[in-house]
Amino acid sequence: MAGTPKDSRVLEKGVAPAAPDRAPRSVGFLLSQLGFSASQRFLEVLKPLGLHPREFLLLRFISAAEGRSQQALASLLAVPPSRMVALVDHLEELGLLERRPDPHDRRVRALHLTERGRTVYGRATKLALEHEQRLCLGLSETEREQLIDLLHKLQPELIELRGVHPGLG
Amino acid sequence: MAGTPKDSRVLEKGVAPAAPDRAPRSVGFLLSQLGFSASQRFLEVLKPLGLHPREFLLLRFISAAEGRSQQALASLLAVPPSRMVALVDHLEELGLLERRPDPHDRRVRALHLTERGRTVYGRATKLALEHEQRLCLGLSETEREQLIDLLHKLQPELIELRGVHPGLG
DNA sequence: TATTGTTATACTCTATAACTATA
DNA sequence: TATAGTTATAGAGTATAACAATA
Repeated sequence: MAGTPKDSRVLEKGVAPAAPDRAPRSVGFLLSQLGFSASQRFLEVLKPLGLHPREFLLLRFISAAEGRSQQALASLLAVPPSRMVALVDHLEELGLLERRPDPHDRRVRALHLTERGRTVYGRATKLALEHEQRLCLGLSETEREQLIDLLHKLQPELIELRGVHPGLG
Repeated sequence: MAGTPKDSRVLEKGVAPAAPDRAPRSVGFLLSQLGFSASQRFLEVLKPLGLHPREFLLLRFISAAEGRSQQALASLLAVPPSRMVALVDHLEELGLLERRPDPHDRRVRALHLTERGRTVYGRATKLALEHEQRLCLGLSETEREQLIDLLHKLQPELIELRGVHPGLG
């Protein structure tokens, strides 16, 4: 992949330019920087609800299909089962979900949203939308669509929901 | 900012859609996800050199203007002075930079690259370029420029070099 | 009295592996 | 013997604050 005409153009542009105190014109750098800022902000956005972004994501998954086991969700989110415990503990303390026994296998805990869980999840979704709008204030709607399309063209395996990063999910 | 025509369009599109196991069409989500993946990969890319991304960034700053004090660079990178110590320690152990006494103020240590430091920084820059090219394999050069322009249109204060995030710098 | 660099400490987050109860 | 969930523990990474030398 190195040495193609396209590569040499990138090399000419320079990812680490002579002016070092400014952000380089590098997709990798901008993504890292913007991605971190965006998740930090989203963290603050959810704080009033007492939720962490990764808990919001978990609510989203449960809401999509209630009754799945902790392990099923853990593997879906690519977190170790031991970590899932604290996650579910917290959401249960908040009264947003409940562990129900599985009649067929007494080892598993099926996760279900409570009524309050559905309400809070709805609120969080609204906050996420507002967050998105603030983030994209400098873009027209066309540009926003364009940006999303371009981001999707980057290696798709990077975007997969599994292995969601610590700051977000 | 909520309630404008643009906002309602975003709301219609839906950031948290009914299909929950797929990545939503949300700039915030994609940035978080891609940013995290990109920095994780960059971490691996630099490993053969024994460098952490944030050390690479530090080298970049020193290379831009040698002789600055640790505190000056610490405030530039928005890391606490205490953290800068370990950073500089490691780079000094690797023989990439040296602390020189400041003749005018015996408290300060002026940071300079060694010859080896310049060499390794050059290698790291090359690796960073290859990383960028791999990342953008799915984009034409025009699309890559377009993407960078769009990213720059997002709130610029998010991109500033200060407060570089843990995974990157 | 303030500042540079340093050290000590404590806190958060995380994964690994041991453990239990079921299967 | 294997699996779901849990607990214990240890490691990495971080910030805060105390400290010594110098200004």
